[in-house]
Amino acid sequence: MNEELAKVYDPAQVEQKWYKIWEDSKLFTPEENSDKEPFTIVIPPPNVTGNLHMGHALDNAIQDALIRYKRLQGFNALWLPGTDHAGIATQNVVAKALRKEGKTKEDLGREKFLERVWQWKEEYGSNITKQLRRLGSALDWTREHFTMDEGLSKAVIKEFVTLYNEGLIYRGKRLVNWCPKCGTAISDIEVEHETKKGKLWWLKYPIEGSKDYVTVATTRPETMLGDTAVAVNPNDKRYKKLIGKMLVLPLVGRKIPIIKDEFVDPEFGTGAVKVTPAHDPNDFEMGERHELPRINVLTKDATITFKQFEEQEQAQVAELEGLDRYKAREKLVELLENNGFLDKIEDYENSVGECYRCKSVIEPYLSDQWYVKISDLARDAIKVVEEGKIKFVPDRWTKVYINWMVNLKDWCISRQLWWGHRIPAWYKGEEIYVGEETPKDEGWIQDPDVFDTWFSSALWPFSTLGWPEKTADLEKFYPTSVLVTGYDIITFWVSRMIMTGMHFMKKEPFHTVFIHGLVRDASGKKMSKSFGNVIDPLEIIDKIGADALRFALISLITGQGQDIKLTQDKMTEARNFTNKIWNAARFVLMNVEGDIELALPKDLDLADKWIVSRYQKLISDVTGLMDSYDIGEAARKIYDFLWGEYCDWYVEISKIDLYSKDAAKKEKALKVLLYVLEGTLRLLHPFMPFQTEEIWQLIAARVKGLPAKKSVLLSDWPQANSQLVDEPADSQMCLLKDLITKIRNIKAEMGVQTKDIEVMFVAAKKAERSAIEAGQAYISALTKAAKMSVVEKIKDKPEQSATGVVGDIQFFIPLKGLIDLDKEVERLKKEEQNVTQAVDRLQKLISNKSFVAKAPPEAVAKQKDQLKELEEKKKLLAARIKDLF
RNA sequence: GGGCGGUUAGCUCAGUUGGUUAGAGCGCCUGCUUCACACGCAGGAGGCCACUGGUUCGAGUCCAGUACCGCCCA
Repeated sequence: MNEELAKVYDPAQVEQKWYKIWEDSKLFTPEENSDKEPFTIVIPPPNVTGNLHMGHALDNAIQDALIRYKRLQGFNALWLPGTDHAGIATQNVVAKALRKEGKTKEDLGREKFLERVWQWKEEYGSNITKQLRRLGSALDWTREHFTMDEGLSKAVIKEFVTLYNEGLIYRGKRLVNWCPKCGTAISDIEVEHETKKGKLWWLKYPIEGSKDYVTVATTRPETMLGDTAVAVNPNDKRYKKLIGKMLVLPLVGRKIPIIKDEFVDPEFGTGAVKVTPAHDPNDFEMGERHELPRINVLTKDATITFKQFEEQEQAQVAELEGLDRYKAREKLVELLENNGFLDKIEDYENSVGECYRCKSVIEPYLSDQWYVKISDLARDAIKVVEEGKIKFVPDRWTKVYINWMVNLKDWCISRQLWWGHRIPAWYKGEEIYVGEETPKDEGWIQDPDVFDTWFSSALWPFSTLGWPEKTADLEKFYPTSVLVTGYDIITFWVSRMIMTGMHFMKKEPFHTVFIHGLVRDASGKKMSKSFGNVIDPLEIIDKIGADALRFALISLITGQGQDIKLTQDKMTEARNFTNKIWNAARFVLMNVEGDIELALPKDLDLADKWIVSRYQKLISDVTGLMDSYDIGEAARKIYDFLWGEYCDWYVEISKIDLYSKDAAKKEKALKVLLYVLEGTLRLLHPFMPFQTEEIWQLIAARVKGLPAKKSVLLSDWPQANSQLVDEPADSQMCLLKDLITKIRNIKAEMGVQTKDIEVMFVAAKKAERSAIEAGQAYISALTKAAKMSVVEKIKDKPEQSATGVVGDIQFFIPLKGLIDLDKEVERLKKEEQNVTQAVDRLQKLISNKSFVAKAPPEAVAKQKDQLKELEEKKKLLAARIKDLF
């Protein structure tokens, strides 16, 4: 031992140390003048107010793995970082801070408030980027962007003005999804629909000049104040006679007509529905068709207002003015009941729209908003995916995307917020001016609203590269390569980037969209603060290191992109793996003495050839899996190789040579250990950047032939060498491993504690005998066998012995005085039973004529070989049982 | 109502184009402080692959349907 390395891996120092070195040396900045093919990923920009959660950790672990993989493969890799100004979220955070000081944003005024937001951003905006560094993300911080940066702001203005001039943007008075709590309109997809238990109120509307009435059922009785009609289906016989008659709106006294409209479902309620064009999207459309007035009875805070009422209409309901919508509902129902207008109340389930940010119930609200005309943009965005220029991985998301795009409605992009990009539209009386510059002449007032944050992040893949300027970066790195994100924002973000990318750049923003699942807790629930089931990635990093966290997450990724259930067990497993790797490296490094070169030696023994061959297989497997984005399987493959083959078998076998007196053997074994370890570290680096860097540097410091590089990231991705693939070595080792396992199994089952046993092999085939002979040393080292012999046939079978059969090889372990023969017979019988079952199954299969006729010849041959082998085994077992009786 | 996904060991999940006796980790049982690692080593038990049909020489895998769970859209 020449060096003291800690027995247990401690990620804390290693990780902090390396990230600083990487960042300080601008390791993640792509080469300036390079012929290398670029590979680009833009980060889905986290909210500037945000904190790293497990979703980020997964998303970024994947991106980092891809970037580092491509970088090692020799691409000029760029992973571009940045944050999103997150209009509503950020404004709310700052407003909340103000409230603590007893102030509102209105107290400060727009300008002062925005100053406060910027201040806040300066102070806390780097939280999330610091956290991304803790993960080890190979982000090029010299190219960091923020959606409110000058350049990106110019891009958004350009976007709006261009689309406006092309006639793809318009302003209109419509019902929008209004969040009374956030105080802004939101787009259709920002509304979450939730089925809720509610009530259905049946209200009686008197017919003018009659004692009769029409009963309507509604889930929102308070909106009756704004009713301007009652509608029935034209085919509904019950109401045919009433069409055209007038009703008197209860309490209010307003005269409203009974109209006919196909939209009305005769099955719902009584078949007659109240029509409130100002407060329901369907009623709005009906109002358009029948030219009904729109009477708005709610303010922006969702309190009752009578500003559109005639004076006499208010009399009986005046007490509702200024009440919150739900208080008003109670009060109004009470009033209706007291005046005999309430028929009944039923339980009812209906779908309620909620704000995706604050979960308040959305109010359809009549207001002036800006819209993007979607149809043309969507058409191109669908085409590029249908043509395969953009591929979703896994493929099933293609359908989801297209289906959504086909049904897309115009996009409301104005938000009644202060924090965001101010809409470059000015008004003078009825005149509207839209332009990149403020109008020169007097009297113009700018639209107070800002853009939907997604309207700016839609440009992210090219605005961050300099658009609308024609920059070198834009030239070099656009289109980007892959976009990595969760399926929850395909609609919010991915689709919009594709639309703007096709429209402004005339080229798809990325060729692949890699969609992963969401991170859930151990019981499959979404992690959320209100549930209290959030696992903080930073706490985990503190405990087990970023490498272990990343490996846990990545090894849980499946080819189908299922949601990930993150359990404590899985993280412990990954932590244990980091320790296993550390100790394997520690073992190898402890044996390094003097000058040793990193090179594969010439004279390899069986086990050497085997592990080298397995390593080649690993390289091609992992490379193939990475290329098909099956990175979870790639990670699992490396785990299995490193633990299950390298550590469990090769390291143990290598000890024979390492601890021998033969200096040449010693050096040979050490070189193979180093060769395979060093290469595997490079394969593992995309998943565990810190630890692989640490160990790789430790190796580089101790051996010759590793080019001195600042980082393992600057080395090369291993190339599989088909010359080193050794099938015979593989199958011989396979046999030896089986024999060793069987011997260990027998020892354990017979409770043999003896250190030194003797094993006598009987193998009829020459190839098998020579394999055993070649592996004698391995067998005796790994089974603690002191004496071994190999013969073709045996004359005197040792009586007091345990027997094993592997394939058609039989072996005896003489255990004079240690063996309970009854127990041994029982053990052999059990095994014979198992073999008999398999033999029966195979005999049936092979005697099946259609199998032999129709199955491919190699499948038939394989089964036949197997049957032969098992029959032989069965024979040997039966004979031995007979012997012992 | 339309669409998508899931159902495999006690638990959490793999299982690529159909082809040995279906795998891993954890947990469980047995043995081991052996000179890389007890965050470890060796061995073991444990499965009608949700159900019902179909295609096929052959189905965990392909097709149809059913049930339950979850998600998205209306």
